[in-house]
Amino acid sequence: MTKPVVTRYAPSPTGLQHVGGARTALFAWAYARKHGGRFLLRLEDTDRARSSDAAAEAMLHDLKWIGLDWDNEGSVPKQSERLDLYNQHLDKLLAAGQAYADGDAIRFRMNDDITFTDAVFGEVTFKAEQLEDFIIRKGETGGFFPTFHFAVVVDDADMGVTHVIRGQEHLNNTPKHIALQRALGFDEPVYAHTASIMNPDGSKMSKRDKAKAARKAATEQDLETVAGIDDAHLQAFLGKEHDELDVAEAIAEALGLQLPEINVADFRRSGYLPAVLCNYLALLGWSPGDNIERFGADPLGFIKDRFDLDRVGKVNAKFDRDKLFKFNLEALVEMPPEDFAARLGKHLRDYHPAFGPIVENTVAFAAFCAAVQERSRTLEEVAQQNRFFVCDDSEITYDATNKGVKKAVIKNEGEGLKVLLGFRGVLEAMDDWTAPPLHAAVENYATEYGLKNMGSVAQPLRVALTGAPVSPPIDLTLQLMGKDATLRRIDNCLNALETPA
RNA sequence: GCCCCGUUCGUCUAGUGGCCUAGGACACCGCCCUCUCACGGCGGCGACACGGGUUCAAAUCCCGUACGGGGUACCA
Repeated sequence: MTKPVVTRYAPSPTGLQHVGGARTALFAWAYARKHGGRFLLRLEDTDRARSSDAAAEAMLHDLKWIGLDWDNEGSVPKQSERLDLYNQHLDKLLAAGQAYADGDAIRFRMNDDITFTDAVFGEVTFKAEQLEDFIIRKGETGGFFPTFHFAVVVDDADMGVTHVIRGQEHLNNTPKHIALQRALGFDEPVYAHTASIMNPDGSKMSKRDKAKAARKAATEQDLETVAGIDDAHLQAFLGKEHDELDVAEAIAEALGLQLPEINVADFRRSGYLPAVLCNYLALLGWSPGDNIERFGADPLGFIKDRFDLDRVGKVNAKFDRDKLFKFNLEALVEMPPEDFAARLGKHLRDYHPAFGPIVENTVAFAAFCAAVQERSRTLEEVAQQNRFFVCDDSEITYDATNKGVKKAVIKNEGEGLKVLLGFRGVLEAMDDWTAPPLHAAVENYATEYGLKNMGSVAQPLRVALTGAPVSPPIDLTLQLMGKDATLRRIDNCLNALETPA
């Protein structure tokens, strides 16, 4: 009988949950679930200066959001609270002469060659002469805390972890951990290291990317002050003296810049579905084979059933935003309308209060969802593409030099404007302001006046309502816009563009 | 520098010695559909890093080179 599988995810609560870590967690979760084992969480907060409870809470929230669950919910261990446990084992090593004081720190003796078989990378050997004695307990300035290397080994053993799935940056640390396990008489878990997630330019995707992007933009645009940020603090940021996130965000806000998405929370804000994010992340480094890429309506369930370590890749993968977009769009399109409405409603309530009048009106929101479900890649795009429904008339501008506007209303001696003027009368006389009669009205008008097709009426209307030639189907757009606003914007459009030269 | 790891279309990948004139997906291009934008359908472009071996046979095994990633912290 083989030992039941126990995996864990052990983040350092020093910031928001990065997608790379989320993928590692997903793999560890999937492996445990696939094998009927347990998946545990642990907080590695031995770096006291950078860790915080708020960060820990946010990380757990993000892991839940993508759909993971863990078996030590409510009792997730924190390394900072387990000092006695570490000290016990430390004393054993000291007593056995396998560790020794170096100043006020303590080092562990590395004497032997270490060979182990990684479940992803295969057999790896490190020569003893390459391995130096390393610190397992920090000195006074480190608060006499165990280092990561020591705490991780003690904790994994204490928690009964059988499979350690983690990022490949730890591959070189593994001999240290195995040597410690041998010295302490612990079972050696199976190790599986996963390749990293990279930016499209090949650099490693990291939390510093936000600071870099903000600094670059600020420098290019000679930004000298930012609201809410102390000037000296800003200069220090621009001089690469620190990478503080609130400065980067303030700069982005001031410049209307979109910072790169790297944290789970960023993807939530951008309106991706958590299940799609999991599907995409899993594919970056793992493949179920059989030419399957989309994991269906329940990606977590699929991954849980099919995941295994022997299909995890060794190669760093570049994050392809276009593919994620496509997956998300497909998932959005495939959603049952009521699920889509629920998701979209939450996103709009959370981030776009201007949509309140539509979201809170059941009839209008149903029409809105029907109009937009198939045309946006993310929930955030829905908001951006349909702002014209909820913005003030004054925000709609009519630019006669815009290519699309020209084509719809200016060309052929302002034919589109004439249609607008004529069709305005039809609209004004309408009582039943719903999509079916509006559709019929547009179609009839086009036929009656021998116009090319519905578009000859719809396009000028789009320009009038949105300032551009793009919108959902014209009947739904008109219905959602409402009669008063429609007539008002037609008038505004005619006034703005009809003026003779 | 030293050590560890890796290298299939632009990108993510399938491929575990013959099924490979290398399959899929995203992106891109063309056509169709169409009231715009999307969706959808059909088609196209496009890769085994390089050089040596081993073998009847290599994308698959071995060696070297190049390139990339990671480590070399009282960070994790």
